[in-house]
Amino acid sequence: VSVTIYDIAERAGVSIATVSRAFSGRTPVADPTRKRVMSAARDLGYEPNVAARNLARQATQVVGVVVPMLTSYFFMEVIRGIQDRLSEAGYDLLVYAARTPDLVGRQFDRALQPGRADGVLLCSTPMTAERAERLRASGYPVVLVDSDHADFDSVSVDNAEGGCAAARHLLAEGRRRFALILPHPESVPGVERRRGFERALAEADVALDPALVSESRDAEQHGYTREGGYDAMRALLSAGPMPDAVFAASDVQALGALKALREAGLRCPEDVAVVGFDDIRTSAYVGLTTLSQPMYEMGRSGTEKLLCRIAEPSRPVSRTTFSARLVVRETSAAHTATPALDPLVAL
Amino acid sequence: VSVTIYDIAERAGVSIATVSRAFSGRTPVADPTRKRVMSAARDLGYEPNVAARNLARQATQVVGVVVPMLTSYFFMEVIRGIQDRLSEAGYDLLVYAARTPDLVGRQFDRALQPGRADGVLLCSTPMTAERAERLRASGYPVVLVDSDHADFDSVSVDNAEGGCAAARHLLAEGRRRFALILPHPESVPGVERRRGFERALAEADVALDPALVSESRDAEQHGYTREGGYDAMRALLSAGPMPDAVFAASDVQALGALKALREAGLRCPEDVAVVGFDDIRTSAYVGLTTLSQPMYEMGRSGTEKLLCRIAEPSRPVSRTTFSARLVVRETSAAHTATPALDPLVAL
DNA sequence: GTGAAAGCGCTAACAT
DNA sequence: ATGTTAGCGCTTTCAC
Repeated sequence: VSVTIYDIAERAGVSIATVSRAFSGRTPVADPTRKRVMSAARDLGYEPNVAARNLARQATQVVGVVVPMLTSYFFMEVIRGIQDRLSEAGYDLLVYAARTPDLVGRQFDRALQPGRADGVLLCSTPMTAERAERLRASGYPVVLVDSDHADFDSVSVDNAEGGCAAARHLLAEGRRRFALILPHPESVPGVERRRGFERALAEADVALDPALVSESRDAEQHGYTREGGYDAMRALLSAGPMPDAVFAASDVQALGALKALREAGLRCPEDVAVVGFDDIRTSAYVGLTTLSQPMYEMGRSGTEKLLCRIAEPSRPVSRTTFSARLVVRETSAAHTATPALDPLVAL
Repeated sequence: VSVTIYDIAERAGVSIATVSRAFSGRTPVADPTRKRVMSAARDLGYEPNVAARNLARQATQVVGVVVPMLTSYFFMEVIRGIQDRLSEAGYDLLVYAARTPDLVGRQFDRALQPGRADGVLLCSTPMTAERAERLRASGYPVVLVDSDHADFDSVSVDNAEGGCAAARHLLAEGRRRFALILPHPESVPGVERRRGFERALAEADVALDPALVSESRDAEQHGYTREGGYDAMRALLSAGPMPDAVFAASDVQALGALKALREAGLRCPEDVAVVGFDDIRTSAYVGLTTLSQPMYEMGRSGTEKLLCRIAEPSRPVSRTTFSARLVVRETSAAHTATPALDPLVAL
């Protein structure tokens, strides 16, 4: 059906090797020859066959990314960073999104099949010992994004430090009775954010009431949902003592909490301050104080690392940690000079 | 380096053909034989090479999707629908996102290279005559998502009808002085939404003041940005006569407009009603009236169509049009029974 | 049900 | 600079 190098070799009066060279540009070809080849190709509508090239080269110029889900600003930004860097490098992107957590493993396996991609980016995927072992054994180029392991390249954020920063900020604002809205305990970043937060409290000798800690029981999205935050806040409000500050492990949860507070007739930040984590688009819009993660940059630099490892498989493992940056907005800054504005509206 | 069917054929004492059959499962293999093969494969850690399989089968079980950008709730949802359907069918997804509009063509070409994918989904990509011609000639399986062309399978939304619905709703609410916040004129859906809106006004004999029509001049995201909506609203407020309703061609623009209204001390919906288009997540959160598009479903059914066409290239072209569904929320429902709640907060 | 053998379309020594 | 040739690893007739 399709036209091959044989056809165009014949038409241009050269060998197939020359055609191949003319197209891959890896070996010099005399200019007049190249022109003949190219014009023959144009005449016949020839396009190199990628599958054949992949097999012969033993490389695909494709990398895979596996993410636990797609419906999340975080992953979209990470993927955007990845895609941008890849297209600069002439690579293509295979996206493996798991609909359910138990599917992550399957997607993972698929991405790693030989001949599929030259390397893989693993996003927010906790490394089991077994997976780590298999990966190490295969020698397959892999980099971890938003998770961390001694044996693999990675880029991640210092979640504990971020949690610390949230706590210190709230303490500095004079808050003392803290509520925590956490994701599913299976979420490693969630656990670390909590740990950091609690550490800072301990250092300040401020107690945290266990009745004011709410963990998501919902595995869906690991509990990172607006509804989850909303429900958690309502439960906290009705059950426990009254907090004067809420730290949510993610912005979406914080947004849900914000709504619950509003509905309960509480003012933010006057009655209750709220701090989230991520710095999604909407956070700037509603004026949510948060810890900003460099999502795009994480995708980009993770990709950079992967490209390096593909080029040089034996290079030493490199792990990069970004700091989350505290962005103070209206939901926590009691003394800010925007009294007239509805916090949900101020930029 | 890697283990091939030859290795496992030798170990299992069969021919390579049998190994191939055992793995592809397309031809029956005696049960004991299959067991021997599989255990040999396990021992040696064999995994079929995808590149070789692709070349031999002349098919990849991969489809590509080209989108103009990634940072958009719309595309994320569409892609999620695509990915879900594909993974059910055992296909993988190659994502081609263009950073800039002029790159769409390049991504498009790449996705279409022979041996790369078995078919392609084109999202929100206006069909030029030249592209259409090339595509038709190549016979490559393609389906259009969020755009439409007589010669190709497609799924799209009736944007004009949606615009109509917006206008009729606003008219029914007693509004008469309309402002329009539009994207870049290059956006085909934007043009159609406007057309529908104007048609409904004309049918109701209501005039539209040209001074109250704001088109984005920003090519970035085709003008579908919060900032764009914000700036447009401010400009409208300061320059033209005072409107009593705003129709924005997208929810993100509507959100920006909402903020500008707030800052200007105007109440919504009392002073100015606002209607958007898309029904992104935040719209439910802030109570924005909008036209809901079945984004996930569009991705899914577009993929369904593509899978069908791959299976049967000569089937008749099929075009599906979804209707946008009007979702009335607080920003337009003057007489709604939620007076106590801040519209930005009520669900 | 299984084996032999001829590709799939391109690349990369190696030779000239 | 160009041609020859042997793969790359798997699939798929066609016999048996």
